[in-house]
Amino acid sequence: MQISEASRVSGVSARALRYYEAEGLIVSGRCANGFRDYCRPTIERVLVIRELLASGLPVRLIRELLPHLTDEPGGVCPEFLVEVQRHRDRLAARIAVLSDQQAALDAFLRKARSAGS
DNA sequence: CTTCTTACA
DNA sequence: TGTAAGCA
Repeated sequence: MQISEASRVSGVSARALRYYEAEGLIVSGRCANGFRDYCRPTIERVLVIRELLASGLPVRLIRELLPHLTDEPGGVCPEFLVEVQRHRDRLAARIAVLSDQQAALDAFLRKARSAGS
């Protein structure tokens, strides 16, 4: 199928499809006229990429993760799970900082409001 | 008309 | 990521 159909079926813009390919996340075939040709497995791969992207994983990590996600029979090798885990931990650390800042702002607002009124 | 690439915002 | 230009 060509890019327009692949876009409809996957719900991903043609722009994004070309972008994923440029980033090495997917590979598409080429017709005689130079148009990209997408197959079912590629569409499914795109959906997986969307999930990974939505979870906040960087493209670089997804690129290294994908081949191990499709080829490995019994799951993903722990090597990559460790990287994903680290990314999750950094995320948790950022959330902790933001939570503290939120609490600090709440305290500031309470104080400022009570003092003003 | 559809896609392709490249480039700009 | 969207959009536009200039080709094929």
